[in-house]
Amino acid sequence: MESKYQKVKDALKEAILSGKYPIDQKLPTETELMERFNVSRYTVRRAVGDLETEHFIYRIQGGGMFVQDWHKDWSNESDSKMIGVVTTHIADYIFPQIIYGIDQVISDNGYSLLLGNTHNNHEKERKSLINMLNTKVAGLIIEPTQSALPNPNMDLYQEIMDDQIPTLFINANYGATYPQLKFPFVTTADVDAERKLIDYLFGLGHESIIGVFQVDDIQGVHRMDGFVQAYQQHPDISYKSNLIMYQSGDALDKITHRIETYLKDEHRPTAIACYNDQLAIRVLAFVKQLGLRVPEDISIVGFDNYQMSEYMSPALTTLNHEKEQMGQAAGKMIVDLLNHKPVESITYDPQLIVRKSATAPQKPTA
Amino acid sequence: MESKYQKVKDALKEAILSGKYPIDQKLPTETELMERFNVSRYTVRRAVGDLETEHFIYRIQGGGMFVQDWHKDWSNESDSKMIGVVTTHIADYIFPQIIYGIDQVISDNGYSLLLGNTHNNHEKERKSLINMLNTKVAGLIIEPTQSALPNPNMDLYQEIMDDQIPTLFINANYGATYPQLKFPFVTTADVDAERKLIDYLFGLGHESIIGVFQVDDIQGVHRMDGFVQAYQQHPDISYKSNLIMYQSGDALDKITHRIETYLKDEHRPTAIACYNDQLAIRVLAFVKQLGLRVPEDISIVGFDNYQMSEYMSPALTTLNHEKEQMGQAAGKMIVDLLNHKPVESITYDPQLIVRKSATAPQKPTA
DNA sequence: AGTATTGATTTATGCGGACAAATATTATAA
DNA sequence: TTATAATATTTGTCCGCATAAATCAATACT
Repeated sequence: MESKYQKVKDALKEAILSGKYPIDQKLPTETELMERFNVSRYTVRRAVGDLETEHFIYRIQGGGMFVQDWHKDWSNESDSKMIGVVTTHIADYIFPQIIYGIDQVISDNGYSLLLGNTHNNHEKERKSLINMLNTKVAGLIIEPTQSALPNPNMDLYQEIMDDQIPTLFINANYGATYPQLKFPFVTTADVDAERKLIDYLFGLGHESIIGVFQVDDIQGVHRMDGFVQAYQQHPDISYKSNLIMYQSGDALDKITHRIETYLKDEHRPTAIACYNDQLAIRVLAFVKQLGLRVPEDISIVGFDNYQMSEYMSPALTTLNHEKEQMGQAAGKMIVDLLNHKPVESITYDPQLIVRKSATAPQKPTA
Repeated sequence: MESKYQKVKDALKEAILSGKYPIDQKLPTETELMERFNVSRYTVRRAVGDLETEHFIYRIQGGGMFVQDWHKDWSNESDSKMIGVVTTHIADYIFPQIIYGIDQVISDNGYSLLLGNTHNNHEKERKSLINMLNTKVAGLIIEPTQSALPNPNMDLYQEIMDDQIPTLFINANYGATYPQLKFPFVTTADVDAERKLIDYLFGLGHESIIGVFQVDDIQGVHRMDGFVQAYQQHPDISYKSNLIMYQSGDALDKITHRIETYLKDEHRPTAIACYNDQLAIRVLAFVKQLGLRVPEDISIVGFDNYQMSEYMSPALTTLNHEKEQMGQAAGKMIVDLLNHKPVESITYDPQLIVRKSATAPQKPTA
């Protein structure tokens, strides 16, 4: 005698396989199935529970039961409990904290973290992505490499899309650049924040500011855009702006040399706005070495609120970047994606953190 | 809130994985489990049902429940190209750079990096290790958690040993504490280095020094030993030493409060030797806040040469820690182990890095 | 000594009910 | 018309209970 739950299970499986319920189609509710098969709720749940572990259906609490894409060969890869994280720099700067945030959430959900490092280099990014695809990760979190430049690995991204691997981007919305990639993202409102920061400097009385931005990252471009926008709203002083653009491969002394040139000018700039705190800390050390006092002689501001920034002398005025929180959000998002829950992209608004590295300029720059 | 059946399931899985129930061993009956976990029959059955589908146990009607040979699963053919790295903190301090160094080497050899974070917590270490074993890593690099305390996860280490998974330790030689674990290691000569550092302070004229060390890590204990040894070689002034011990969970203000007490003394200490640069940076900020000048009023030294230490004011005098190089060495070592090449443990000798945070004391401390 | 029977134990299947948590829908207010 | 709040729906977790089927161990019988 075949058991009741077996009968229910077989009937449902048959209906799915025959195409009566197409993929992503909503199945009857548990109550309906109870009546249709004249069994208890336990029996229904036992049947659909089995079907779920066999990947024929997926269930959403409060939502319903749906047909899974059983065409795919889940059998050999579905037990992958790894989330691939591809970043430009795993060791430097803010990314360890983002990774930490991701790890917190996904490890609670039984996943672990497979790391890939691109050194902001497209070739290594390619290697990493191929590796991730080969190890059949359950999901991917990617910080795109040199996101302001055309990406030669688009074929791989397309493949990720085709394979329907749950994926999201950090620090960049690739969907804006490549419309075919409709991945959700977690990012910061870089343009607005930088504009707010420069406005703050204007408010202190600064008029001539050096902006130093890394322009092969989309983040850097955005921050530069914010810098430019702030000046555009003050056409009377916009001629006093100074812009230094660099790329990730450039040596630091190239940048400092250009800064030095600006500072030698008679009407020298009174403030420097840096791409991020990492750069700001180095620029700070450089201008102190030139004999300038910060902030009396020159103000310096950064971006990201790096953990060590408050311990600098003077403590850095900067914009907050919710690194850990951002990582947690990304972790939660990828887990939701894996559970077929709807997700929404998040944009964080950096807040101004006023410390000691920026004050009103001592002498009018007239 | 984790569900009850999850708790039961995890507890049983843990017991099986840890070897408490050997293969083909009979598990407690459902009734026993109901009493032991104080849950209903449904909950027990839900838990063991899951474990059965995950092939951890098999059940015989009327007979009982038994442990499945989960061992076989991974030992047969593991062409896994993943190296598991278990660290105490992935985001903080020096570890990102060590991870970076490891990644450099192993990614060149076609391996990728599976990360585990223990938060210096034995329970999380256990979770991480089990996870690593389940995902069939090809090799393991472990920084032991609270390495100065007895480790309750010794059964898992034993299992790693039994399964002959290529493994090495970072920052600790567990073989010294647990003779049965003959894993190679990469570490630093903490005792000698700290003694050298304190001797350097003696040479500057300091006699009364505060040593602040984290004592649940073996590294911290070693550094404290070096501090003590330095004083032992100068019996005439050894009564002027001041020792503060703390554990990883302690709040910073507890430590700073004790430092403040010492500094209020009439013959107050003229130098502070900190467990690491991370602590030194915070202590530096604290004593400056007290109105003391560094190094004029008090000298401060750290350990590890954290990347930001040179940008402090004053720049930190410290001991070098070849983080990236150490990571590379660990990476090379694990690759060698995987290729059945002989390896030798490495001990790095930290070099003194003299910067600005330590000078001769202003007034004789007589 | 070997075998059949019996009863206790243990897992398998099944029912009904209760409440929680997430989602969907509808009604309401701005 | 658009948000917001309240309500209903739907799946998730948990309990107690009952019966069936398989196994095990002790006993009685040949």
